[in-house]
Amino acid sequence: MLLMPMKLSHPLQKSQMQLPSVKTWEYILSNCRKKRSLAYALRLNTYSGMCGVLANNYIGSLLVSLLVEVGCTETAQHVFDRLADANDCAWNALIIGYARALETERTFILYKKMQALTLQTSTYAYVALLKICSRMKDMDRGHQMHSDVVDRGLGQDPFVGSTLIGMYAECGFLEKAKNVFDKLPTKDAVAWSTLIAANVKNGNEEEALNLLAKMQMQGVIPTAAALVCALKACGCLGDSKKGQEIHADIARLGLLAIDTDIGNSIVYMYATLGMLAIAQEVFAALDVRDRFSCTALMTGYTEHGHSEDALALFDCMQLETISQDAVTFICALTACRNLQDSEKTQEIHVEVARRGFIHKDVNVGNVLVDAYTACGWLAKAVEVFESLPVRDVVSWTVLISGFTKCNEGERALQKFERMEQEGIVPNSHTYVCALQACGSIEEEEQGQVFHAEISRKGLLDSDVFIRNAVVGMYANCGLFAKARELFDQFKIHDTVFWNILISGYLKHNCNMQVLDSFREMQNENTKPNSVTYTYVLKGCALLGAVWDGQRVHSDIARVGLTEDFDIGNTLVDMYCIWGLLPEALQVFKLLPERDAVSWTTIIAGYVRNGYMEDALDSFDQMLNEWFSPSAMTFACVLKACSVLALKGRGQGIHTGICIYYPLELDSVVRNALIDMYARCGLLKDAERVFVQLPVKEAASWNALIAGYSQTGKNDQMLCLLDQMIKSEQYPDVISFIGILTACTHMGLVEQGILFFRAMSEDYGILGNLEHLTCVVDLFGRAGQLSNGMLLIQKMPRHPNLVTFHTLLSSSRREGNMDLGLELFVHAIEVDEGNTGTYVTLFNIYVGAGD
DNA sequence: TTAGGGTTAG
Repeated sequence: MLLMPMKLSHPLQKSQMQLPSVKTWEYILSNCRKKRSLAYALRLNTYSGMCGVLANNYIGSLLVSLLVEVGCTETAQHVFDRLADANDCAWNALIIGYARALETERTFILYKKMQALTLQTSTYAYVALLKICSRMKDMDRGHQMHSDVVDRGLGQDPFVGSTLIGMYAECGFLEKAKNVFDKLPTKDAVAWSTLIAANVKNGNEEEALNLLAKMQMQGVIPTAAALVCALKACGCLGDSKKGQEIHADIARLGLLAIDTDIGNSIVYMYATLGMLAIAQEVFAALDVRDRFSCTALMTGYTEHGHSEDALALFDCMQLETISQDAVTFICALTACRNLQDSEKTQEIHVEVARRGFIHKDVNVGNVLVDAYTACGWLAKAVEVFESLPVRDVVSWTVLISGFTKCNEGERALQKFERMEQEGIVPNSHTYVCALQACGSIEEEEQGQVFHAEISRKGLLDSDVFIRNAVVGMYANCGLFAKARELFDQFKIHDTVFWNILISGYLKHNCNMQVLDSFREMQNENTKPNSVTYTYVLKGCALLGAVWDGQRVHSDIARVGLTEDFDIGNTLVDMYCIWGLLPEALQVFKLLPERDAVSWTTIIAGYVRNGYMEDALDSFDQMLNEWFSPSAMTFACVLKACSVLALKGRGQGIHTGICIYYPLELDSVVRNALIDMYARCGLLKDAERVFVQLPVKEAASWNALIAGYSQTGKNDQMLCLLDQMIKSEQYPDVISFIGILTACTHMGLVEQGILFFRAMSEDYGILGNLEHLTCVVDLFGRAGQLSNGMLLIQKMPRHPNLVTFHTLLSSSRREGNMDLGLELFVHAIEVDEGNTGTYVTLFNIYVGAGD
């Protein structure tokens, strides 16, 4: 009666009134193992308890094995506990069950008990035990297992052997893996494949390819796994020739049809090698295009500058309902990161959140944080980061790197501190980012602490990135002696290493050292690249080293780098800085392609050299050619409007910025707007922009001060100065130009002198020639010519033409012919060809004649 | 029972 609803098969039904015999049980249980029916196994378990068959150790042990096989390890454990004396099979089965469920500790406790009872561990159980060591990368236990296996006489078993090779490879002990392989009496295809995989896994791709050749020479037919690994090795090595050979072999032997992994691996290999056309061709010919082949192709696109295509393929997958998993989303987000596409990032963010990937896979969260920081959207990146259930060292590194890239070095270092407090150990990637943060904010003390830590951990010599980052940190902090000392310690100086040193010199305006290092680099026979050339050109530009700059220009032409975007733009900039506009224009016109930076450079060049109309014309042309102006472009054209006092044009540009580029309204643009409005006399508009500033920098105050000063609103200027000081924003070099100019216009000689003194005494600012000239003007306009002359004679700096002209004009106004003549002689000494000097002297005589 | 595919940070 009890058995009727259970619908068991006939041997049991026949003998309903009797308890089944041991033989019958054995038959039923083995039948059930063949069927692997969970429901059937559980019913048998219930029934066995009721009919007392567990008193029989053999049958009980069989039931344990059955329950493990259908995945009910816990139930198997219950049966096992009720057995008086479970046999080896039951023990082995339980070990396998726990190992499969990744219950490491329970597995090993059971194993130890089993050994204490001197029961025989099966090869199956050893394979399971070794796999768990491999999975946990537990080398200590793995090693123990290896010696137990040998003691047990299973050292030459092919299954155990291959598993041992895999275990050592997973733990990073390639030599030990090879030893196991060498000791195997018969090396089957799986053993070869495992050793090939072991080499690929441990970065020994060349050996992997050698092994494939050896395997074939010994007449062992490569398995799909071996071919997949070999293709991966070709991709890693960048060996397209070997890759194509293997591809041809696979095609010839018709292996593509036997295994989809092979086709996918071919796509991946070509994608990694950047041979995207062939990758696409193989992909198109695949019988099945699944998420693996699609993601493989997407990887190729993102790694070789075609992130748009990666996203297009990603969208295609959705249209064709090809399943997508976490890895697919990681690839798509990498593409978003490369393209700095905040909209698509957000779209994918919604999708990965909906599907729970952010919580299931830390890598998805990591790449999402990275994508948001690349878009400059730090708030969003932090929001994702804080919401992550688990944060690994990559999560922290991405965040630290993001802060540094967004010029938030200090916050980057705060995150580093928090990371350590949370017990995450930084690796070399993390240190590189932290050192960059130190360099960016010139936090030399912390940088030195990191340097010491890195040395202590032995990371300094292990990694070229670390080496570069440490030297870069010192160079960026301006600690050149230290940077140079370390630089010299490392014997190999590649181009990147030189560039790091040179960029530090450039950042700190040590332009002579830029040129010296460039020469030294060439003496060492290290070839400069486009990055080196841009640094050196900038150094020449700032140094006014025309001869050197032109020589570097011809070197660049000789090595055929004139078509490089960055170099072309830097050349234009260099000639503009020197005031050689025809040369700048010639380079600009010959650029094979122009970008927004090229246009901005030429516009800035016009502004710098006083060609304001040309600057505005170029701006119109830039817009006509559909280039997007940057904050820098707007700052330049607003300056042009400001100098030309083009109210309407300036207002038009302001409107345009607000409509089309709201994000461009950064502090540089806002300050330029204040300057433009102030100089055009639209002080109300200038004040409106000023009031709206979230942070008022010295430049913002200066723009308004200069505006008030130039339009004669001197009282307002003094009032603003007062506010500036109260807001704890101290006036700087430029502020004092505005202040002194205002005093000159107001004829406030005493007040002006007081400000001039306060500049050095109260604010510690060393006045330059421009300030001194302002004071000369202050005296001159107030009719105090002799004071002006006295100042000129006692100046700590050599006066220039402007200084002499300033007092010469005052002499004309005052009709002081003697002083005028004296100043004329000085002015001629400075520049005898300046017509202005002669005109002013002429006017003095004309005035005297009247 | 053993081996193999697409993934993130400097």
